[in-house]
Amino acid sequence: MTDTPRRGGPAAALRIRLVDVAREAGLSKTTVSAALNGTGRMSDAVRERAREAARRLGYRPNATARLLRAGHARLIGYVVGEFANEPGSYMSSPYFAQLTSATATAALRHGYALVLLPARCGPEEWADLPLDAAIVADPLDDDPLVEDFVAAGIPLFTDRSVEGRPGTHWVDVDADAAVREVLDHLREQGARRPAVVLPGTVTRFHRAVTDSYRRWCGGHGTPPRLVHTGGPGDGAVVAAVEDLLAGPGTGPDALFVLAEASPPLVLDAVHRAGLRVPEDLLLVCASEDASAAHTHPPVTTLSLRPALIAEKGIELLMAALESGSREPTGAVVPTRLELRASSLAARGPGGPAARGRAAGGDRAGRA
Amino acid sequence: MTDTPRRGGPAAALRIRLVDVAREAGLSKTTVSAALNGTGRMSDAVRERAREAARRLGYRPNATARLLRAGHARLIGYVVGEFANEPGSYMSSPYFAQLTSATATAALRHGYALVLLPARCGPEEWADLPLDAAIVADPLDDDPLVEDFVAAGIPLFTDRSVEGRPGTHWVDVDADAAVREVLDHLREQGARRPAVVLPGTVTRFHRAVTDSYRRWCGGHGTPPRLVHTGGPGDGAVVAAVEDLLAGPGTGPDALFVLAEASPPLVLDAVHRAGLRVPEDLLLVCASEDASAAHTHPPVTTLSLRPALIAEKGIELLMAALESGSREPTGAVVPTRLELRASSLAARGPGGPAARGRAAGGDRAGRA
DNA sequence: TTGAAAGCGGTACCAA
DNA sequence: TTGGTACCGCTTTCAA
Repeated sequence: MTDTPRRGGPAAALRIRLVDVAREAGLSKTTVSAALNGTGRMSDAVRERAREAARRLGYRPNATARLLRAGHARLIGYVVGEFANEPGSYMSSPYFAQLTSATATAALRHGYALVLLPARCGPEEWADLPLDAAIVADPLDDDPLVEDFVAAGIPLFTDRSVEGRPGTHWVDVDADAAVREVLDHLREQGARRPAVVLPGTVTRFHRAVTDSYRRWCGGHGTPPRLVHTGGPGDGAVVAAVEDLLAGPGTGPDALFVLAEASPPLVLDAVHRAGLRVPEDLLLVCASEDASAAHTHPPVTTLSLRPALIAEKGIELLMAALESGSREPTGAVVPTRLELRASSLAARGPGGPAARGRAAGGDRAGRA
Repeated sequence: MTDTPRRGGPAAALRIRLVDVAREAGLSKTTVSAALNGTGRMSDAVRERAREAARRLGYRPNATARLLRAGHARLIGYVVGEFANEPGSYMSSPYFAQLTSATATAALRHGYALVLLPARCGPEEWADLPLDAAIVADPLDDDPLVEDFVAAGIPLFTDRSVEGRPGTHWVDVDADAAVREVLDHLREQGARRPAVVLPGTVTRFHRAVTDSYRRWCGGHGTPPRLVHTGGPGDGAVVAAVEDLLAGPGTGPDALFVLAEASPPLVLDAVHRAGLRVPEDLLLVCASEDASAAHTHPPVTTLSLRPALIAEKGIELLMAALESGSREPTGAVVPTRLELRASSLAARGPGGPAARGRAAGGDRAGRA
């Protein structure tokens, strides 16, 4: 399978090695290596002679050889757990795009590079890669991906809390606090019948959110109004919102869309349902999409802070890598509610109380 | 700097090596290696003994050592050229998200993994990485990134046509054909005063588009109406669109937004300008954003085919890598116009001619 | 059928 | 100050 590496490979110009430079400069490997790396003590003349020879020959050190010597590759595998079947890409969602980007940046700052692995890949895919650690973005419950890395003894970081297996590290958002913050905010703005739109997938996060929502409703004597999307993607979320608002009877007076969807699209759906935002319906979307700030009205978003998660996660991973400890660690980070007009009660001449929440009743006859 | 690699690193459990397995099994390194790799000829009993010992000890081969032996790492560096200053991430745009994802997938299919490099990084960042090739996404003109890789003798692929330096490979979209297709389509649908919104950045692609647009306008006796955005991001594009439509005099009757922006946001901006789509203004957006299909009306998009570019590019790169040839190669791929209602003339009772293009005149008094 | 030994390309120790 | 040499961990050739 792997043919013998006849120096330089097929038809490739023979690559210059350290010995070649040494021979050219009339020095030894050792001296040239030290000269090029700036280590060791030697006369400037010799150092310059070595450098000159290297430059003349176009020498570039073999990274693999250095890595073998160094004992680590400073490479971190990066896999996405969810969205295995999505054709487009696992990066099409702003959350993943930012998580990926921020993770890469944070890792690089510590001297580690990220290797992109295919979604939901097995050990065969990365067995040949010199990975010092791995990151599983958005793992499913009991994800085999996690098992594989744990079994291989590769330190692991995920953006979802996992049980404390040796060598695992996690950072998660405080889902409970987030849900309460959003619902409290909506209530404070006058909403009494908040509804929630959740994705159909089963992840720890979504379960936590559901529990938290029900608990909050129980505590406030509000009947929970929960909708799950039929699948991933903007279309499914918009359809769920349309269904929710088209239903007969008293509609919700606030909407908390936790399934990631394009905020302008959600807003449009609400508008098409004949509701004004925020007058008839307060709107909050969990989204990292910057377009939320540019709609009319701008949409309040709950940020899950992918950049913060990445930052903190790499920190934990680096600490483990440097100490060599396999002690599991974890951390919870706060979400951030970016308040915009879509969830702020319109304050008309008559004060806050004047906002037309009766609209919900009118809508019954619409369908 | 790099401390001596005391076997296993600080406090880490000593990693099992091939010799350890050999000793445990009472065999030689050679035999165990062959047994584990399924190569060589030996009795089943011996093979099983070796495997059993490896399993018992939890042996995992050192990837770096194999790589050194094999002479290649099957690693490809991936850098983004444009958007150096964007804080969020270079993947926030659907084009990049898809290009990145598709590139990773295509490379993986050929046994190569992508290493994410920081945007606009220099050779220091990747000198220690055993890269077999590199990919520069959306390079600027005469991008130093490209120079660095060429100078280092690393085969390179970019999604923009570059001059034929040795070891460089490119795939680009047929910008001229794309512009003509869009403008011809708009004209066919009745538009006579199409305007174009372009990003402010200077790339070969945007220059090609500009030239093509002017040429088309010349050929059709239409005065070019070209606007550049003030910067990247949805906000700048929306502002440019607003400016364009708010201008005095006869407004455009069709808009071709080539700067990547959220289609729902662009559509909203048009609506806010008091124009109906497609009755008053035909709209086409160059975008990979799936949300375009879910607006009302759905927005016609021009896809730059990031997935196709990635596919074709990896193909060229693989051919070069396998043949060892440093002969530059390149290819042009077509764009795809996804026709939706936003650019299809509304056919009222009076037929195509009845569409209200007089609206342009009304708007003058609006500001 | 099995194993000793020679590399792959650098780096680091220690002796000269 | 400089250079010989062992070694990182694995694969492969070749001899026993």
